[in-house]
Amino acid sequence: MKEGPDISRIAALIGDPARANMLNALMDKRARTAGELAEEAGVTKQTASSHLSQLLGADLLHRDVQGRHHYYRLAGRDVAAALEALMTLADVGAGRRLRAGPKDPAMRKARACYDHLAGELGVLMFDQMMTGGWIGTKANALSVSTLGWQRLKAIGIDPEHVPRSRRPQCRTCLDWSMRRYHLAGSIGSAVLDQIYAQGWARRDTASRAVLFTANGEARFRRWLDGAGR
Amino acid sequence: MKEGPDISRIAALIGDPARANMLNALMDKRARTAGELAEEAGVTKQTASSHLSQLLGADLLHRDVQGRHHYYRLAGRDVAAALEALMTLADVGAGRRLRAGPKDPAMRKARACYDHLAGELGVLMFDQMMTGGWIGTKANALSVSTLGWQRLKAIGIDPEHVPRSRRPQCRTCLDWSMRRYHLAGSIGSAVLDQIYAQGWARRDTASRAVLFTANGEARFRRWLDGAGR
DNA sequence: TTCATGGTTCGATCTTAACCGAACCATCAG
DNA sequence: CTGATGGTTCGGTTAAGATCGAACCATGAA
Repeated sequence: MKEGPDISRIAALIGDPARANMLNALMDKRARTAGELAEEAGVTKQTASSHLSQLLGADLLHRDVQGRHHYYRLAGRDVAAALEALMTLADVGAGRRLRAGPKDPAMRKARACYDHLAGELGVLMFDQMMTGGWIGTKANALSVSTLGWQRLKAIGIDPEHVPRSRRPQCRTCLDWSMRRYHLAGSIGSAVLDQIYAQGWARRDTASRAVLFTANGEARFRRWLDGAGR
Repeated sequence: MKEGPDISRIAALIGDPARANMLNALMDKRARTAGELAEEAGVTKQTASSHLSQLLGADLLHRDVQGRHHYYRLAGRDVAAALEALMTLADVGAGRRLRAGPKDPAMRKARACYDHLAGELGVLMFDQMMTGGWIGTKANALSVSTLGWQRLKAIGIDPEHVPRSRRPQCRTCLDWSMRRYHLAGSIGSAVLDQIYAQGWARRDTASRAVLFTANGEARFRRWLDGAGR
């Protein structure tokens, strides 16, 4: 009845199952057409169109029009962060009720959290980087150490390639399935890019799951252990 | 249409204006009776009761029954974090629409973000601590430096008094009004406690605003500058 | 015990908004 | 041009849930 931004407006938007499914599908940062999202949500084109225009109006989505295709994607990291925070809550609640649904083990093992790696392997990576001293505070921000850059260069991540925006290089992000932190920020994003580029894993076409190959996972773990080249 | 926790359930809960107002009112970590929350939300007792039982059932709230009073409070930090993330989104959207409502300047200057300080002064504090080297990474976690402890002791925060739980000592939290980071974690919580204890500020009885006295703010800023005791 | 107060439960009303059929608009291929 | 495809707009229907009056239950005071 007083101050603060109007939470309920956007929460209500996310609160509809159809829209929530659409947003969830977009959590991998890729863009989808209206038709794809309609199928994702299990509704007709008309209904989907209505939902999408609402999400667009609330700045939760961006739209790119290419020819007769309309591509929708999340408006930004903030949106992904809010969705992830909600998932954390939903997962706890569901834990008691639906017996910790092992619905999609692949998702819990590794998935894209917008632009960086989450799940068991995401948390593992963050822990290793911390204990291994890849990350430290230089001056006034959590950033990559000399050792860290050395290790990152081994998979092709260069200081020059990391965009010099106001975005922090390293950030932590709370993982809904693990309830522990994993690495976000521009470095987190670059690492996920390289995981794909190195062929260690590929995107699932349908979900946010990051599908590591057996060999890829082994090489990823070796990289984290600092062994080998 | 696939995996992941059911976001929409809890988002829908937060999506009702009455419930959102209740949750917002509880963001200062204090508990309120059902009646107080009913007034806060602008609904009758009956309606409030219905809302509260829903929030309770979804584990967003805890209830303490004392005599004939039922005290409700946020279930935990995760809930506060999710609400804060939603506020960030809502504030951006509202920025264009409602011309950055200076509704409550006191809230933007300083407020309690669950258990720690947010707003302009919260962000200022975090920046000062970072640039001043109060905070650094020791071993595997962002923590307080020797200098930092020295400064914290000056206002009565001792390593022994900070609970040794699994909760990180230092965490960052995205500020919805500033869109920058401020200090959370057990240290952030302890500092806010001391801000009250030192008499630098007092809680607003009605909102989350942290009301600094003129003198209190001056002393707080001096403390951050590291000047004098 | 009786009364007052704080909360919850029940039932009925009423508003909101999700949904789809149908029509319409734009792009692209022939 | 015609036909096909991808999206949006419009209208009417329908289902969900927020709301409150009234009754009910529990605690505490007299």
